[in-house]
Parts: sequence; C-alpha cells; structure tokens
Amino acid sequence: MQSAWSQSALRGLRAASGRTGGARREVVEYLDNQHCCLSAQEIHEGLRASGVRIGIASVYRALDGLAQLELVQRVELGDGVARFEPVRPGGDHHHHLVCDDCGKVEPFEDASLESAIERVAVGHGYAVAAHEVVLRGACNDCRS
Amino acid sequence: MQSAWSQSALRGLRAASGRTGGARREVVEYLDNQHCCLSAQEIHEGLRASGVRIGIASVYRALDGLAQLELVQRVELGDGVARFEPVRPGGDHHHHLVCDDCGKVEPFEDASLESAIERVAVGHGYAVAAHEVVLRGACNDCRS
DNA sequence: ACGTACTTGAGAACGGTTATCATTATCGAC
DNA sequence: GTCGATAATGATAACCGTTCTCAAGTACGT
Repeated sequence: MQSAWSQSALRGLRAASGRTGGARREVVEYLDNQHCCLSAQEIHEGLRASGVRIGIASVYRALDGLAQLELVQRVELGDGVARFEPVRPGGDHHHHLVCDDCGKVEPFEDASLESAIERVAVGHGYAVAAHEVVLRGACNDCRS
Repeated sequence: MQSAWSQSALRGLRAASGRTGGARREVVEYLDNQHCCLSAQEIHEGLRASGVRIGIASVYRALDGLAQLELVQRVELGDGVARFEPVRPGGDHHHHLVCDDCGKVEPFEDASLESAIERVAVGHGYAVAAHEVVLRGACNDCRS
C-alpha cells in the first residue's frame, strides 16, 4: 500500500531528474510511516537497522530534494540538529513543544496561532513560505 | 554609562562563581549595544575589530552563562548557526522574519501571537520557559 | 542489450561548537 | 599592598552534524 504522500513524493523526485533510485524510495517510505520529526541520522540508523544498505549522504540528498518540493518540512528544535517531517496536503499542520528536562518532543496545533502568524506576514509584506514555532520548557511530568 | 541590563548581566555572572573576568565584561558590553540577534562569531569578530583580544571560547562561555541566567535568548533561524540576543526585562519581546533570498533578518512583535502561545502552553500543562517563532519567505523587496 | 548520464555509498572535507590545558588574572586573607 | 588559592582566559585540538568528492553502480531511452 502506498499513501498519497509517498506517491507524490516519488513523482516529484523523479520529475526533477527523470530518474529514480532505490535510496530515495527507501527514505520516502520510511518517512511515510512517521508522524513526527526525525533527524537525518535517525532515518539513516532506522533504515540500516531494517537491513537497508544506504549511505548517510543519500539520506541528506533525498531530504534536500523533498524539502525543495515542500514535501518535507525542515524543523530546528534548538539542539543544533535538523529534523524533518512529511508535509501531507490537508494533513495536520503542527508545531512542537520540547521538554528541556527529558527531551520529549510533542506536537500541537492551534488555529488562532496560525491566523496570528498569517496576519503578521501580510502586515510586513512578506510572502511567507514556511514558519516554525518552538515552545521550550518543562513538560507536565517534569515540572515538580 | 551602563544599562540596567548589563548591570544585572554582570552581577548574574559574578554570582555564579564569585569572580569577574574581562572577557565576559566585553561580551556583555558588546551585546548591550545591539538590538537584534548576533552569532557568536559575529560578536567575536566585532570585538577583535575593536581591538579587544578575546578568544572565541570565551565568547561561547559568556553566552552560555548568560543564556542559563535567561539574560540572553538563544535563537536559531534555520541556517545552522546559533544567534543570541539580550533579553531586557520589560523590553521589546520580538520574533523574526527571515528572507530566504537576501538573508535579511527582521524583528516583529505581535500581541495576539503571544497570547495564542500562552494559551497553548497552559493547555498542554507546560511551564514554557522560552519560545521562538521564525517566519521564512520572500521579503517585500525580493518578491517580484 | 547498449550507452549515457544520473544516482549511490564511502570517506574526506568543512564549519560551528565544545573540551582541554597551560597561563593569566581576580579576589579574599593577612 | 602582597600572597596564595582558584576561577577565567585564549589557543588549539577534538567533536559532530552536514556537505562535498569521486569512483562504481544502476535506471532509462534507444
């Protein structure tokens, strides 16, 4: 079974060069089974653990291509590593809560936050292509 | 003349160890004259250009200490380098618009965005210590 | 099946950040 | 003010995520 997202992802990557390789297919398939952000190295390790022989450079290349097609969102949570997550058309658009103590990452969505952002973008004459909101603090479990 | 911010910054750093060095004083003073975010290397170069002999490690150490005291905010704009800006009590609390084309960084503030964030934090049981909003796209000049 | 050109994977290179360590400077005690 | 303990400093090495390089492999049009 192949989701609509992975189909358009593979189609998009192919359109860019007219060719398809196994590495990109593996990355797309792996991302499709995730619901939140992953680092490039997590993807690499996850694939290797499943017996897929793939180089880290190919993971980055695939993520680069997908990011340019706006099929994945690049997310930076403040620890210096880039994370990536699929952008599904009409799917949940969310941001992240990060716990400084336990490192837990939790997605959230909020309509009024989105409209506030939209208003700011328009007010400043920006054509905003992407936006990111990160809240950092102590989660319900860690605040004592 | 010494601002309230730099006074509390120097006091906070001294309290942590009981001692004060020249390097930290230089970094605090330099930051105090800035209104938006700067990378560690920009601070380093700026100080060296003024004839201050300081090591890059000391810049990072000072910024680390100030960040722990929550006197500077660490900001990541998505290009893989950490930036820092002073947090002045009662001063303007702002976020950033980044132009993907020309690289310009522009601050903005929006009250309804802040209250939306506050609402999300409370709703998820988080004690949010810091938050960051980055809007990326084409600025008024670059969109053609 | 063949040739071309893109993709791939291993490892080198790169750049920002952090750790190490000998030296310097600060501050309290006297 | 001097002395001594100890923290701060600066140069440099180490680290780690990311990007680059290049030879080898592979997909696609013919």
